[in-house]
Amino acid sequence: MDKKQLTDRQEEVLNFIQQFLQENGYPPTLREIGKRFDISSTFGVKRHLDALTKKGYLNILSNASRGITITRNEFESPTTINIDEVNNINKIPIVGRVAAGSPITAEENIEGSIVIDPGFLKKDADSFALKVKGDSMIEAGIFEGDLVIISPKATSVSGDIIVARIEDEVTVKVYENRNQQIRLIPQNKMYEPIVIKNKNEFSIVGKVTGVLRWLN
Amino acid sequence: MDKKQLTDRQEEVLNFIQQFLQENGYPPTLREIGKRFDISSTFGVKRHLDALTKKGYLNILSNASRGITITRNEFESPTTINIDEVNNINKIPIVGRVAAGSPITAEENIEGSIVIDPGFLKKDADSFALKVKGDSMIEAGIFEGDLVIISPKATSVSGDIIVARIEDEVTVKVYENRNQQIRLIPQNKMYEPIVIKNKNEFSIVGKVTGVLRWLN
DNA sequence: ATTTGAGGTGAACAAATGAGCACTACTTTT
DNA sequence: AAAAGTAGTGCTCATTTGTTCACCTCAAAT
Repeated sequence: MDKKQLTDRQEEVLNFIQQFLQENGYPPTLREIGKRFDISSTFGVKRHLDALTKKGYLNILSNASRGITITRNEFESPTTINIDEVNNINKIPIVGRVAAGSPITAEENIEGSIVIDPGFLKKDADSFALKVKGDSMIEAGIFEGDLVIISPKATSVSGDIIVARIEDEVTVKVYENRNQQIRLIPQNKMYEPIVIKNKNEFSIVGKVTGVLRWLN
Repeated sequence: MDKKQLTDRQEEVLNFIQQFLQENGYPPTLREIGKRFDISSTFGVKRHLDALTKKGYLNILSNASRGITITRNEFESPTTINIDEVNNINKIPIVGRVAAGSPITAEENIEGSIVIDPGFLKKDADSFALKVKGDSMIEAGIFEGDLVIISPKATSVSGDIIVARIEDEVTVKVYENRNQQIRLIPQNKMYEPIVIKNKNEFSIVGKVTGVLRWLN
């Protein structure tokens, strides 16, 4: 059953309903939808809604005005927090940067930016954000998919959460420099600290100054 | 101006509308409100709505069915503007504190603002942020001092992290609505779920759509 | 004693709104 | 070539729903 397959038109309609709801706090009427798409007949609109209902995207109350409900089938997630499968590599794609800063490694696909109110925090302008992959920092409240905000200028001391580069990989860990030995300590009992032997292959990208997470 | 002063009856009606919206995704009609309170005439209901409108709690569209909008004056911060016209950036005001442990009263002190690139964030413009106090959500990665970003319009389903009001206090918990019973579930083994008995004293402030944490 | 305001009834009415039918046009599938 | 699916028009029709009026009750204020 390929119920999920929507036509372009149907998707447009669905998007409009979603947007309308968001902006107004109540669903649109058939005629309001029609007006948006230059559909003069309510019947034409209704058939779009029927199609969307049949495909499981909407729920419509009979004879009730504005009785449209969007069924959120995508997220039916349980309440628990995922201690998911062991994901050894903490690869962090770059998602954006705030200001023109020192360019960091490879993939520079900017997806957006985060700007901090200067009155709220005296950040340096070179900060940028990376998306976290892996679960080695969950005990520090940093989960997969979170954005970490990184200050490349800040000096790091033992105990700070940092972003480090080891060879060609970038990882988030707690920094520890004790007796000339540098260790990167995960915040997850399932992982072991990383001991840096060859300092040539290691560098500190920056200090983590913030964590941002979007739900849903 | 004692505009804010509501009668018991008016407050009941307001709570019902809020709850109805939450549960159904669209506002109630006059008759649906009337049925709930055993008010046989729509005129009686309408005068409640008019009173609530006059006092600034509602917004009603003339001649539109279900055209009720709740104006969130409890958390509304007139001093902040949601859109930074220069940079086309969405600004999210930071309003007060929410208790994640034992609920505390939300103070209305604005502590700053977060600015988010709109392309990065498809949330509604009514979002605001609260600072978390307490540790009842640490297993969900929400710690004391974190800012939670709240969407007041979003409808919540079981499993969502929400901000709820219980009597005069505000708290962050996982929402669960099962078999007509609403429970607020902490994400910390040391706390017990809160069972909602009196629905009149409970309302959902909004859904948590983001978490932001500053280190140092 | 009178006024005022909150809360309510019952009925009537107009506007808003969803439901449905017959028919057209176009594209894709069979 | 025929059938099926999508998209739409114009038009009814029945409900749903908001608006309004005259009138009532009760408690608090003047």
